[in-house]
Amino acid sequence: MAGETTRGHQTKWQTPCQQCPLRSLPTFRDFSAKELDFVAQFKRGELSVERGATVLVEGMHSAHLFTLLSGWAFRYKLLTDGRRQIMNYVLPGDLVGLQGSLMGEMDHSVEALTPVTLCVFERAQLGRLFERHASLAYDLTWIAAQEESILDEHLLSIGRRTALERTAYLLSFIHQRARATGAAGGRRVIPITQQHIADTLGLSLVHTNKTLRKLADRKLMRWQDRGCEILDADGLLALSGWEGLKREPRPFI
Amino acid sequence: MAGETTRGHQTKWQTPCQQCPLRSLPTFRDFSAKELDFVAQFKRGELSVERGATVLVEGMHSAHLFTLLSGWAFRYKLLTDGRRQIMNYVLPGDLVGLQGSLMGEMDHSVEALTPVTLCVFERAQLGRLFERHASLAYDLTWIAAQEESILDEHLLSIGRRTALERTAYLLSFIHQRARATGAAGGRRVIPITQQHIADTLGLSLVHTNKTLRKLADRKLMRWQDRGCEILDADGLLALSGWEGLKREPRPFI
DNA sequence: CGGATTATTGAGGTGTGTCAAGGTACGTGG
DNA sequence: CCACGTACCTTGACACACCTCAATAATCCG
Repeated sequence: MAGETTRGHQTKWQTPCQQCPLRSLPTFRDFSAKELDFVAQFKRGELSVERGATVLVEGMHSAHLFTLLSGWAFRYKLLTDGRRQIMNYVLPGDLVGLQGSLMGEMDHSVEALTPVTLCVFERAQLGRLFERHASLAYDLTWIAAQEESILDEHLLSIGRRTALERTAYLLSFIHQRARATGAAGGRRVIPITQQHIADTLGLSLVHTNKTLRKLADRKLMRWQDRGCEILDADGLLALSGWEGLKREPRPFI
Repeated sequence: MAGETTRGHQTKWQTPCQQCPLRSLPTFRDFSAKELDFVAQFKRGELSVERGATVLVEGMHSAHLFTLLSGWAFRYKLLTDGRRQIMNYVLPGDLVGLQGSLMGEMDHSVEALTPVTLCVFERAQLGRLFERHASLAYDLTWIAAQEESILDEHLLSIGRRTALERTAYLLSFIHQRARATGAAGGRRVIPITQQHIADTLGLSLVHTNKTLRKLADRKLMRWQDRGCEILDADGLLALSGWEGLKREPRPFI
């Protein structure tokens, strides 16, 4: 299993949970010793995939769930004719595949935006988690409710905000999330293409480009180095009419 | 407490969980005796509100969560200038207020579409649920993940489906949900206005009206008696390009 | 019966989509 | 190190899906 290469994925042991680099971030809450022990044995290994690789496919029946350890990814759905909707972005500390683990079948796909490392957990042990670790079970529910809350806000954006507001919202949102987890491994730039933004906001690529230009003209952001750099986070937030993310530490697994 | 009237709300005892009318529906899974006992004492009472009443308000800090026992409601968010986005509809058996219970503050509001009765649960007892009833905790997480899955599909609709597809999708979705829970207390008609549809789909009222006319011209539905009657569920489903709801029994609390 | 809400319809405007062409940057292989 | 291919970004012209405004009709409700 260690170091094995399977269909382009590389699996190998690396980070023991006790030294998980995410735990020390102020965004995440602490584990008790008991919780940490359980999570450590819950973790089955790590999975590394390259940029552009698909981690989970809609319709798939996966025996695992994951926490993203490093890199960026995104969740999306497709219509039969190829139209794509990106639902959300996956950053370090985010859980991947919970919906599929609970309901049997994935209802969306996940693709890596950068090289990505994921902690692999075994779905079959979820039952034990609920039986013996109520606090972690609570956290799982919290995480699911939090994702629901984010999707509510996205829905509000796509449904009722203008293209300019929407774009400002999305950039604010991603920027706040990235800042909390240490900004994508050092780069100051959000590693997405304009097509990703378009597919997140329900806009065409061309119109997205022209909308981004307006934001750039206002010195709120600029496009650079295959990604987006935020120049004026407050200005974007004000333009979007969004309240911003809560600052409290959040659970993760 | 019993029979008391508070700010237009009426609270009174009625249905003991042991005789809950929802449990016998094939959509819902069974409780074990132990689960049923817990839920029965978890339930604090019932809340009845009239059509148009607001059950929960965005920003509110509620000490309760609810399961909708009868009637219809909807979840929505507002922008400061009044633009409204409806996120989802709440039907019998649906949990209301979980997000607020977990995260402290409601991030959306809930309003009754018809006269509504809700079972009232005490937020403070959620901890005991997680500690002592792993199966119910699992169900809560399942419910949250299910809602997430629904929001994903809505996002896909608003973001990438045309007005006609979107409308067909929404009507199919509501129709399938209504059918599973016994069609809104007997009425064959979905008790919403065209403004609700518009605010769910991110369309204007006028365009919604014209889109509904196209569906009516194709004999897929008709507007009647302050609501929408589905004439050809399969036709709507095909037009929407949606896969439909899972048929398996689902948990509720 | 009158007021309020909801549905309907037409006219005209615009935000956003589509099509098309070209530019720029990057990665790869020679 | 250059040359080429590919992915991505940019811009303009034009079309249309959808929006706003406005007025009227239907329906419900007290």
